[in-house]
Amino acid sequence: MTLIRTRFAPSPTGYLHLGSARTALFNWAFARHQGGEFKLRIEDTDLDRSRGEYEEAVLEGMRWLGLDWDGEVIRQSERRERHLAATRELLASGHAYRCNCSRESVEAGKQRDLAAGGPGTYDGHCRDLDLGPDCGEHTVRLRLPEEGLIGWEDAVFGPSGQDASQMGDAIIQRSDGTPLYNLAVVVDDIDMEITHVIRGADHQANCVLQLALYDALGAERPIMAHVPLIVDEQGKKLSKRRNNVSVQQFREEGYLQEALDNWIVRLGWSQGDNEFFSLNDLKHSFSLEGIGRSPAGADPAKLEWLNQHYIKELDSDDLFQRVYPHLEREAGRPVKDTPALRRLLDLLRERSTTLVQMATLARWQLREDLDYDEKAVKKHLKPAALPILESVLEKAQSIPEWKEDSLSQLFDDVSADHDDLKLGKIAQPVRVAVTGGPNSPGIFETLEVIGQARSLHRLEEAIALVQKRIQSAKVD
RNA sequence: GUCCCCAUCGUCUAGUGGUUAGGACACCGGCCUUUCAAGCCGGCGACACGGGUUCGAGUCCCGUUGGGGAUGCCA
Repeated sequence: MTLIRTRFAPSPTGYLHLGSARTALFNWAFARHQGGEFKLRIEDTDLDRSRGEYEEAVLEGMRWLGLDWDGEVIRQSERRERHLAATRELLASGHAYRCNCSRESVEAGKQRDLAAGGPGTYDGHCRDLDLGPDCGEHTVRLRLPEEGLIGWEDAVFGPSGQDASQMGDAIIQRSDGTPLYNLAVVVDDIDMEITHVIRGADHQANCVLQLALYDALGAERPIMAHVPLIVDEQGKKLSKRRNNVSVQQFREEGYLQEALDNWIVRLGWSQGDNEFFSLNDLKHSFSLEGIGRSPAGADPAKLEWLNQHYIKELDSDDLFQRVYPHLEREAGRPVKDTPALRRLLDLLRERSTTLVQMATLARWQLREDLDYDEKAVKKHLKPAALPILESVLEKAQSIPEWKEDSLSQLFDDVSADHDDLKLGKIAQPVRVAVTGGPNSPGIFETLEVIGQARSLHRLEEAIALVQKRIQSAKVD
């Protein structure tokens, strides 16, 4: 039995984006499940658009997603000689021919055919001219059958193909002597012994040409599996221009690698009613049969849900490590790893949809000065709250222990002193006093996290604030 | 224009001739409750349309409509 071998072949013309990431993930998962190899090849033959920094960005995205590849990264540009040799071979065998038609005449021919209702393909002017190397500036074209179906059994779409009469002889080598994508891909896949080509459905049309190339080169055709595209809200193919979808951007926004992998694998692939898939799960159960045939729209809400799910599952150290950069940014300075902070992060898990949000929610712990929420102050720090805050402050100074139990008792005492005031009437003013806002974890837990000294200080400041508000109200 | 592909709740999907068409996200309501969440319970909500085939079609065939992709000396 031959070893299953897949590859991911991105072109380094931008950051790794969602669609590419999913293709990579499918290839990775399939290879891993089959106990095969997963290769990485950078398609950098378009020298104008390829950039070294993008290549590194793609690699970095892959690593972050947890998609490890086998062997060295192969760079297509370094295989130029092999590609040219293949063209020479095709020329020698008569499967390809030189074409010295000018761009203008080719374009004119195309327009003529289009006007006549045809497919607008190359008219084959040089097909049987048997031009030699001295025919001037020329391209090399692949000689395709004139009729008949060029078909294949797609692992996703089933019987597929196109009639040869709809195709023109395609250029495989530019007039400057450099090889073109379709030729390079096929030659590389043959040399790399790729057994399964899993890629976006936008390659379905290329497939016919590439298959013809395999045949012309006398190579065995791999299994082709085309994956439906990921589309945007308008149902259009995700594009780097229109959509903000780079993997690194999701990372910066505080999404977990686990969540992103889980999200994209379920775009166009499913396994019964299961929703949660770790990389490890995929390694054990991914199969091509689970791939659907219709385009999938990416739903950000589902990503958020998954992200929170995985945030909740992280162990304390892992969570701390991953949220740290965001905490630092929020604090504006290095942050100390303390039991109180760990406790807070734990409380924030079920309140955070992203790591960025978690850091934002931890703001009152990360900074000394509070940002008072204007609406909350207006609603909860009003004159009526003054005696309550004073009462809490007074009792808090002599509390036996700054712990949840004692604090709970303290609130009960305050309530009793104020005509059995409802807990909420005490909790909300205190919450705004110590966090600046109307929302936080349970008030006792919040106070515990903040600590006695800081809590007392913030209570005092809030009391001063209320008094000031009363004063200015009188003046007005 | 030409070729190719797709079509189940708003979204992701299960479904492989016989189901009250299932699940998840979102949404709505309730419970819980010191806020926000989380959690639990419940609700809304789909087979694009028209023909066939069949005792019986979401499932098979044809057409229509709608959407998408490809039509490069880009990858």
